[in-house]
Amino acid sequence: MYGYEYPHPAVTVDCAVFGLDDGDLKILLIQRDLEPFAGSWALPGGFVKMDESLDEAARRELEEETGVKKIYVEQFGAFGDPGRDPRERVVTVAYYAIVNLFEHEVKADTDARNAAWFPVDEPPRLAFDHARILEAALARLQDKVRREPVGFEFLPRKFSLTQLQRLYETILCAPLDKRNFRKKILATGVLEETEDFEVDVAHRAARLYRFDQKAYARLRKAGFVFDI
Amino acid sequence: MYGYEYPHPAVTVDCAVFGLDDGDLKILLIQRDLEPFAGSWALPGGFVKMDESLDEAARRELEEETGVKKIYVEQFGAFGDPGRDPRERVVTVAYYAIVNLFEHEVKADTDARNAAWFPVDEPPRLAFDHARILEAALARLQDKVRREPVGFEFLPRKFSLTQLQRLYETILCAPLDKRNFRKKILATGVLEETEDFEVDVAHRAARLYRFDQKAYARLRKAGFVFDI
DNA sequence: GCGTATGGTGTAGTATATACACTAACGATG
DNA sequence: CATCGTTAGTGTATATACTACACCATACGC
Repeated sequence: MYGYEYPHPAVTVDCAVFGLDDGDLKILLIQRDLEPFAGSWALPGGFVKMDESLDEAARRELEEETGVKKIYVEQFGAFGDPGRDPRERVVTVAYYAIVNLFEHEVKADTDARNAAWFPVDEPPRLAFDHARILEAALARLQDKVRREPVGFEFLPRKFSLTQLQRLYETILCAPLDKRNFRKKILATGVLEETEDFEVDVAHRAARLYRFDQKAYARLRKAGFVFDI
Repeated sequence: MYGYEYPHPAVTVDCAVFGLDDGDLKILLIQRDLEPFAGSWALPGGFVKMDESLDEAARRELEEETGVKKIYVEQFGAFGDPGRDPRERVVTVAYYAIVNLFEHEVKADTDARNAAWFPVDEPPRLAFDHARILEAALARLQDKVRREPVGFEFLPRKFSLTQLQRLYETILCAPLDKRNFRKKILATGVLEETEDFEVDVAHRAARLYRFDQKAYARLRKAGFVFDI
């Protein structure tokens, strides 16, 4: 037992992990194994330990519950309305992450019966206030993807411009003009042309590009702002 | 005494309240009356009560400690590194607010010896990790002020275009062209011309404008994005 | 070799952003 | 009451960025 002079809320972290499956934006959910909401789907997350930072807690819970590890997570808000958890007052710090869905095999683990990807636009009914958190995460993702070159996280290291365009179209829910998109994205200078091409396609193979992290770091220092 | 099976961090809220004093952007600080950091300056804030939301806690603490009330606050992040408070593990949810400095008389109250405005670019040494929180708040304010018409909160209800321009120049730390600024801000359609002019000035009196909230609501519904 | 499917390219027109300088109006001063 | 100092208020030309749009190239399967 741990005692305090004043009541303390519990503090948790929750992660909205987005992945791209062809033309569908998906969200990684776990099926809860414990009460409350046992059997319901929820964002992966859990209690923050006393000796770890919030970011560390987010990464740990994500790995424990879904097997997804070594990814970048970004905090986007805290949710703490009284009553959002039936057990006790819980304040949750919410994170989002972007992964290449095919590079992360998900597996249920601690506290979870199951882990799976769902389309963001038709998720199952979610536990707690996770529907609201997911909504906020999605809004934040759309903002982020336009202003910083993070979309590449969804794709394999080498990708075609068409893949990249589909990605933006999917996340922003808007069609983009092929020629204008290519002009714009190449003009930013953050893409490096490789000598590789698509293979095993029943049409002309597309050239593959990769994100040039060093070039982006240089540009950013010079005051450049990514904006698609 | 309140007991829990697992240890719980304390949860606090902290507020970075910005005000504009002529050409200086200022931050509202309190001088702590209690340990730890008694005598140090800090962002106003305090513990979240069990029956109030995070937003409510922020507004309550602000009023209790500084007398500033009825203002809009916006959450911008949670800070919870172990060790940021010497007493116990404390996770703080941070808010920022924008006020017209002349309309809010500040007075020290509960837990504070004193409350005062400081220039954001040369604040005193701050308690806890509040310097880092202030830095994050400032970055957020700069982002916000460009993308949403919140700058008006700094000014009296009726203001001149020059006042508004100075405001943007101060917050963005960049000079703006007078004619282009006026064209751009008027073109947004969120300003309403009044029949009033400056008084008691030793030069031609400037026309006063006011923020047209209804017009902005209409425009936003139509997909308009404010962008200065 | 022909059909099918995607890759890859350029230009003209329009809208937006920038740079820039003078007259108007008011109070203060002598 | 003439002059000075100070800020208000205005327009245009140029450069830059955005938009819309159509055709040939190349790979594979049959």
